[in-house]
Amino acid sequence: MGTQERKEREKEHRREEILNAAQSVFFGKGLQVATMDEIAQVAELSKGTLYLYYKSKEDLYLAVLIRGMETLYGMFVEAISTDRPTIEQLKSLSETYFEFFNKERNYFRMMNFFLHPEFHKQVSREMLDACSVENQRTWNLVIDLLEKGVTEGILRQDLTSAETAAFLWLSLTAILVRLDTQYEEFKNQLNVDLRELYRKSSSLLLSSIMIPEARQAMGSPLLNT
Amino acid sequence: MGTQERKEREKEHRREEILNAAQSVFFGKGLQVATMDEIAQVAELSKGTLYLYYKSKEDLYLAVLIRGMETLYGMFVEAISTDRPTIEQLKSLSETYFEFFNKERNYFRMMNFFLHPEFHKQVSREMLDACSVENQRTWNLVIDLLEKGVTEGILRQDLTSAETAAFLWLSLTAILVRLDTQYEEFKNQLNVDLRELYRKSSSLLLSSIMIPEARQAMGSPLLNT
DNA sequence: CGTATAGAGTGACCAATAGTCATTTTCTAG
DNA sequence: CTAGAAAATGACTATTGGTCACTCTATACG
Repeated sequence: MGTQERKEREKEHRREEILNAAQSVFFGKGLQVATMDEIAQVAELSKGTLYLYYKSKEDLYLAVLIRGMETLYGMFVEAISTDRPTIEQLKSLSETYFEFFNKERNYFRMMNFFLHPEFHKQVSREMLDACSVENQRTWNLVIDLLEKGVTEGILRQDLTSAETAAFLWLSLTAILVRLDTQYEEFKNQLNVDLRELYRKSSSLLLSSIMIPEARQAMGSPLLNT
Repeated sequence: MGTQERKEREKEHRREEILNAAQSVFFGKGLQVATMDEIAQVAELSKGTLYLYYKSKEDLYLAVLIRGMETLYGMFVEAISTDRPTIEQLKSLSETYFEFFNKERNYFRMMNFFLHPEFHKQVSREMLDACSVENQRTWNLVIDLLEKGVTEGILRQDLTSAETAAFLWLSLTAILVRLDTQYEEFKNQLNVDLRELYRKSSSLLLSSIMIPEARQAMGSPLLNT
């Protein structure tokens, strides 16, 4: 009889429901302010039950975070699943990241919040590994695309593809983080519009890794010698 | 009689002592794990007394952080107080930031940790303002230097000086943050040495904002067309 | 159908800790 | 020396992550 399988499915379903509840609470309040009692209340379960499915509050947080990483990965795959030129695909990735930032702000925040190792203490090995795998997948997408550009001879090789990917990704992420948290401060105190800066920096970064011919061909308004 | 003044001094001294105690505890454990009881114990005072001098744990944290910002500002002033060319001064700033990262790692961490707005809730207006002033001072140092470069005609003007400062600062900080927390991951999973990446990215960034002539004059190994 | 058993679910409870405040101690002016 | 102000105290409260002994439910089996 399929009792075993049905129970398995029900258990998985319960796990999902808890995750949904956790997500709504974490989105609203962040890791710090959210309480397990509230998540339990939203999930219509007792607090003890949450701990039957997830080892800690941080584990739950990471489980939600992995959803976010899957979302971003999906958007990236979508963005480059065209046969446009590599440079256009790179631009598209940058734009897609900005779109992710806007549409999935909560996921974006979680991703950057959990970089702080102070919060890794209560996280299970398995969850961290799952996170790492998901992370790797997205990095590879970017690195492979850059590698393609190198092979096609349109990208410089001052840095390795992995280095370039890291540099691009970290720089753009840093701008978005401040855009999220300090837009007003940058605007008022430094007269810098971080939205503009993201756009300009993208162009600048992409131009700076292209060979001069390709750069001229696309007529970037920045860095055109 | 100078009783009043002496009391004033003693009070200030007490404030300093509490700050020293807080610093040693925060350095060792971070904001989350540190407890006010422990800080009180190190300061050889009761917990209640701490609250006579600082409004909250977060306020104390920010007070320590301001010390860190003063340290960085001092190092920056030192770094550019030469009559070497502007480009050399900019390189020196980048190197000094790396040095700050290495020598004052705890301050560096605090600076980046406290960007998360989740932790601003318990902070007093005064402390945030003091922080903002200190921050502004350092930004201006960088912006003014870039402005000098523009005036001298050795820097491009694709971005305003403030935009360039933001872009440089955010990019380099982002690399250092990962160097601090994910050096091994980047090394093993992406084969990227973040120490190297900082160095290379500095060159790349500086080269990319210079006019071609100046770039050739300094013979950067990167981006030399 | 009735019952024994596994395992899912519960919530009172514990420990830790930020912050408070009534009380005690210390200092100083007169 | 003393009265009153200022400083310091630490027991107390409220909050919350996590635990565990117990209850409830549903399935397998006689």
